Amino acid sequence: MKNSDKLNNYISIKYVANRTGLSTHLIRVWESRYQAVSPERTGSNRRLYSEADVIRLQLLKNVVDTGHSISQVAKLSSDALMRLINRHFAADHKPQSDFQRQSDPSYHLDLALKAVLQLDAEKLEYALTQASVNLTKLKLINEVITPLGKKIGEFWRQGELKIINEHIATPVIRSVLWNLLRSIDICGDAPRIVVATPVNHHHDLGALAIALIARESGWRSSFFGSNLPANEIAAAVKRTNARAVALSITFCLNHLQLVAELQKLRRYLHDDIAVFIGGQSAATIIDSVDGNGVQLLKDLNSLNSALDYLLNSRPIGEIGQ
Amino acid sequence: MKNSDKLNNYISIKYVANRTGLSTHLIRVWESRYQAVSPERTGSNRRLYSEADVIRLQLLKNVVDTGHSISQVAKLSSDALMRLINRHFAADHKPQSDFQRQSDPSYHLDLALKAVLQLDAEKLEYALTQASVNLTKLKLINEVITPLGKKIGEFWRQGELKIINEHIATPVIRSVLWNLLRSIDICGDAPRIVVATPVNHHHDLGALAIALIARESGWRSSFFGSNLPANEIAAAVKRTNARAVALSITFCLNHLQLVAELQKLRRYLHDDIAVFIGGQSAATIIDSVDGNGVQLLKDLNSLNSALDYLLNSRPIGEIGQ
DNA sequence: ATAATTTAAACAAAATTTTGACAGTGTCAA
DNA sequence: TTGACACTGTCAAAATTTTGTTTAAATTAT
Repeated sequence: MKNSDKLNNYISIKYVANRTGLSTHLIRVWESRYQAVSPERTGSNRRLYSEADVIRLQLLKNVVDTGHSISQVAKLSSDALMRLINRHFAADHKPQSDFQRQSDPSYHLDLALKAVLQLDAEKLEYALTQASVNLTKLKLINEVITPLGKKIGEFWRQGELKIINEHIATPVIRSVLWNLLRSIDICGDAPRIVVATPVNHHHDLGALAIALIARESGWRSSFFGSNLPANEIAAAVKRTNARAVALSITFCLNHLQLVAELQKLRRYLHDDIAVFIGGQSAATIIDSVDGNGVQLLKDLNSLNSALDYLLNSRPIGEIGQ
Repeated sequence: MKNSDKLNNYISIKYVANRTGLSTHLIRVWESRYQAVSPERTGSNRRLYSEADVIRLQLLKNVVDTGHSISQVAKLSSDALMRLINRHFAADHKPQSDFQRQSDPSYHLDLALKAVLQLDAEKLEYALTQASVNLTKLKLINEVITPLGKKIGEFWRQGELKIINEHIATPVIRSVLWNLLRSIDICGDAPRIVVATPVNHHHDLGALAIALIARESGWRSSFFGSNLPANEIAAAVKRTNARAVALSITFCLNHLQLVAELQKLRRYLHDDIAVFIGGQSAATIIDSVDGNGVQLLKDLNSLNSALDYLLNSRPIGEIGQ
């Protein structure tokens, strides 16, 4: 190990400056004046740093930024530097504020529908934003956004609307939902849920709604958009250390493929990771995957309780891992 | 697959240069000076590169781009190079208020890439929002968002990234662009442009960028999302009384269908309505529709001037004044 | 014949080194 | 309060090395 350590010194001063945010001048001065680091040299006298040097300089910069003088801390061990930083940074909490006012969802729906008929994205955004301020998120989704989609579909079938009406609405709804999602603060140790739509399913609004509600009930939801193959979903779960997966299925052209995909996903995942499916067409395929440990979300309310149940049914010891 | 006979070890230096973005000269110099790669030779002494060589050179380019010096890293194993890249992007920057860096697009790109590698949507949003505050919209798109997409593609081809990395990025980028779009005020009599992607083209980020730039140069852009048939586009133009259409074409599976679609669109529309196409693959089909009154947008800058020209070339009476 | 590739050398730009100086701090004693 | 002095980050100059590009001439491919 000692020999290979020596081989690890191949980092130029430029890169160190890049990584640490210190100037090359300052790095040299810290070395010559305070022996902050002791890089090797090439045959032509260029400095060669190790990754450990980079980390040490980052630590030193952070310590100096908190007010210590370089001459006092330059020779401290890396452990001591870390203790100094930890002592300095006290966790501060953000106050949460939640205004909820009652109003009539159908009023907002009416405004939104009018805007869609007029192809007026700005007006639609205004209507939905107003709705999101005055309604709970569940009511916004269940009594404004979902009915809006249904109405658009109805009118389209009746020949009164064109596809463009739906197309003007989709990005606006997506934006409103996304901004709501962003606005919810979650604590650092919240359990994570991966949200997406399966491969060949391109409508992501339902998934976005699920992500929103999940985050509102205290989960850290990672939204991966639409059209994600089972192996990628599994990879996402592993990479993010998620405890659950929720997939939105708005309509399904190929039942067999979808069922196979869900079974594949189930196989890839560890048993104690929950898999939920929701959306309009989820009920039509649940029977084929029921036994495989895939749970149906009848509606968004049930997502809430399902997630709560998932948390509380765990033995306490398992939560850390 | 014409080149399938060249699959094993038969890639010319020119092709390698194309793939890696390095010049042929530099590739040779990296070989002769630092033994970065050791390609086979033909009987007549031409270099023959393998796919592994290409990937290695791409890795080296990426490592050098992060600030390492070629002489020090050229002889590292591919695994070590990958570790270097991972280490670079996994390294956590402490929040630093460095005003010089904030006007540098590559700084923001770096932060954004790190976030994508870590699957951290919040961090990515933070990075892009910071970038959008500190850069012009053109710079944001041309020097942060577009390169970000390219880098993700590169890393994906090298096996360093999965599809989920792209999927975590897309909604965030979409949200940032959309919020920028919303934030631009336009006067009431601004001319209108319809922006979308043609049928079977599902990537809407390019279109969103076009809508953003168009609105910034004083047009009221109506964004209709992706996958819109020609007749619907024409309907949108008529309903919104638009003066121009811009379509984004990021990559094209079926050239014939797309060309037919564009010709159809041109037929549906009145002659004095301009039709623009932009995006990576727009150039590959422009020759087929050039004569039909479809204009190529070489880049987003040219959108600006094309729109200006469109306004000023009109008879004075027709302009909002 | 024209275009590409190869080698080798030369060139120009960028990076790194050392040395030394400078300006803005803060500290301390007179 | 003042002046001396150490501490700290920055800058400049000049020598050297590294690095990417260019040039030139010969060879090979198309």
